[in-house]
Amino acid sequence: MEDRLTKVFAALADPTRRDMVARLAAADATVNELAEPYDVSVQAVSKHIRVLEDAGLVRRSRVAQRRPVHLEAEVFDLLTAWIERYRRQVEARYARLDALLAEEMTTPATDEETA
Amino acid sequence: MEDRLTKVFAALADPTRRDMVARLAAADATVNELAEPYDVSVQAVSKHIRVLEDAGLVRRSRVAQRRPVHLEAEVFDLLTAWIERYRRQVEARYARLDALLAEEMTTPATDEETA
DNA sequence: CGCTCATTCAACCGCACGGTTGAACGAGGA
DNA sequence: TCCTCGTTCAACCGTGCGGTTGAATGAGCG
Repeated sequence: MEDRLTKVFAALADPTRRDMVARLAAADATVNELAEPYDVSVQAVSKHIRVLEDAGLVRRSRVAQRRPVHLEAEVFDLLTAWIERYRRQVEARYARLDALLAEEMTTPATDEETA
Repeated sequence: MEDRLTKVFAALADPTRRDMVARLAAADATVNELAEPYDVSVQAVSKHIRVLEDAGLVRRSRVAQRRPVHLEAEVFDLLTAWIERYRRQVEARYARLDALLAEEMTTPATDEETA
């Protein structure tokens, strides 16, 4: 089985799929409804939904003969968590650098940069 | 020219590249340093860095004959902005739904669901 | 039951991607 | 200057992906 984050990022790497997510954020929709604005076959859209589903971004239920697609909001937490980790790490780095530079200011500047 | 977000998501869809980002969050590194832990050629790693660079995730400078790779923290904002937009939208939907259900409770339940 | 409509499965196609190897390039050090 | 080391360029290869068309599936209605 493949890594979850990989699937999520790969799923969102396609503009059509991102647009679907955008529309599904507003309201659930069926495959045909989703396919309407795009200039591709319904089968292609069905495949896109499958990719989103495998990534856990979306869930397919069943209402009569329709299969409405529902956006699964939890993955956003997964993405945010991944991003925030590194954002914080980088910020911490800059904070340390700032501190170092500030200290440098007070000392006679021993000419040792980028050590 | 291609969409920025597409490039960013595509770049992060590869586990090796995500790992590189993780390591670069801690400290800048050269191509050879980055390549060391992985069981692939240096050229392959150089290609990965190019993809990250094209996505604006990373910047290559030049220090003597080395070309240290530096993580560009701003893209995280781009990603966060994209995610938060839809998270909020979905939350608003649920809030409306909750309100609707709450109202439903107080009225005689006219049996009109999923309208 | 039999038709119909929404959706998915199957097979195929072109292309981009991640990988390789071999050669070129460019900045220092001897 | 010449050699070396770090890195990138170029060409190639197999696989996966987004697209297509055509057929199958499955629920509801007449």
